[in-house]
Amino acid sequence: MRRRVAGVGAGVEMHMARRATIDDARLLEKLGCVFRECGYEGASLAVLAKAAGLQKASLYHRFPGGKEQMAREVLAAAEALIARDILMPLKSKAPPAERVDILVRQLNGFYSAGRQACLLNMLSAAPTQEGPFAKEIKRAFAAIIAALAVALRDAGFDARSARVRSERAVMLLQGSLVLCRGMGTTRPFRDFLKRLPQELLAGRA
Amino acid sequence: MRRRVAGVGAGVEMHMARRATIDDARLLEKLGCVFRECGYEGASLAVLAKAAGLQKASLYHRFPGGKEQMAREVLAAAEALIARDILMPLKSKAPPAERVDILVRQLNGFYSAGRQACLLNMLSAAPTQEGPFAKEIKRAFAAIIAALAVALRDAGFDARSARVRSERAVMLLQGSLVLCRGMGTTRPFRDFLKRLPQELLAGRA
DNA sequence: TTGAATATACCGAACGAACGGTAAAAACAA
DNA sequence: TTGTTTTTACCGTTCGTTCGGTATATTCAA
Repeated sequence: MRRRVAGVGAGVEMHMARRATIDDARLLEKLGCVFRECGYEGASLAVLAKAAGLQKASLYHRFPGGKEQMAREVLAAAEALIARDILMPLKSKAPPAERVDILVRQLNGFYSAGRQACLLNMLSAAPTQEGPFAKEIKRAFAAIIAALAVALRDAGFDARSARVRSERAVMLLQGSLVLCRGMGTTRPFRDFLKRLPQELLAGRA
Repeated sequence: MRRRVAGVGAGVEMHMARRATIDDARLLEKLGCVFRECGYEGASLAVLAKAAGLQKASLYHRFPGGKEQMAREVLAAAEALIARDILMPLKSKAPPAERVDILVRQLNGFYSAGRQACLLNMLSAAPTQEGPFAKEIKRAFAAIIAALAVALRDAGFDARSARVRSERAVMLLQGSLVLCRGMGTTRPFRDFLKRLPQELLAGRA
């Protein structure tokens, strides 16, 4: 009777024998790929099940909350991954240039060099009416922008321009991924990554 | 038995009495709003019909090709609108700064000050596997980037940096709209528009 | 160390609802 | 009339979801 908690926690599963049939993290990753490719509506249970290598009913054993819980847990896992691999390095004590280099490398892996879309984009609804994941998405964007702004402040920018630069970098990231999907190339994303360091750090005090 | 042509043409409907029951352009606009809000999969015939103020079967009378034709014609209409209201002014003889001002104004209207998402983003599929509208979307992006680059060349930039700046502006536009949807605000888009002129023209030769 | 009892992981088959789509007739215009 | 537009009613399919059940572990009493 674990797995009942859909929340972000994911930690409190102690003193429970792991039963390795299909690893949870791997499962979430496979589902995540589908959501990133097709979006929420486009990700049917059929393709989700096929991607997971399970039957639909089996997915419901792991996610009693159904499709929405799947997306929610995928989103939470992505949030955790971002926090660990992107936000933490950004807030480290290393010199800003080095932090940005790490950021570039991590982003490249996270988005498979531009081949994979951003979950936050694919799961977000219209700005007028908020969807089921509005809160999480908003929080994730805010966290990324804030962490990037911290690194930029450490690089010598004042709070205001650090914030502006940070937000612009996230916009460029998202925009490059949109362009990749639209143009059928990964070039925009790769170009973005190449220019990101000077985009962030050029012209600092 | 008009409307058979699903293509981009939309022009060859001469010598046919227009029969104003519900205006075609207005209809396409309403459908377009749905596609921009929900994406292709999310836009069910039920909500499309409701938005159009028609029954499903009535929609099929106008779009024998079904949902795909609806999206295709909406996309073609958007392409035409972009060509007229955005590309043409960008290629005009007016001074670059003025062209950019017009661009800002048109973009603001086109995206309802950030309240409406971009059709090109909402209709594009994964970069790995191309969807039904891949060609049109790619063409639209390329046209916008090219037209913007023309204006930037006229502003004194060399071909290479004009191209880079143009592409970056489109990325910022798309990214700002993604951020608007994700954060539930129109502020990123409005900020983008405010900064767009100097983003485009600052530092020119 | 057994053997029953209990959990866990998975699956085949089916559910009602909603999907995209169609046929035929009513309503309306010319 | 004739032809177009809209509607009501329906089709087959797929949707997300649930049920009943099987196989494999794990637990625990004897």
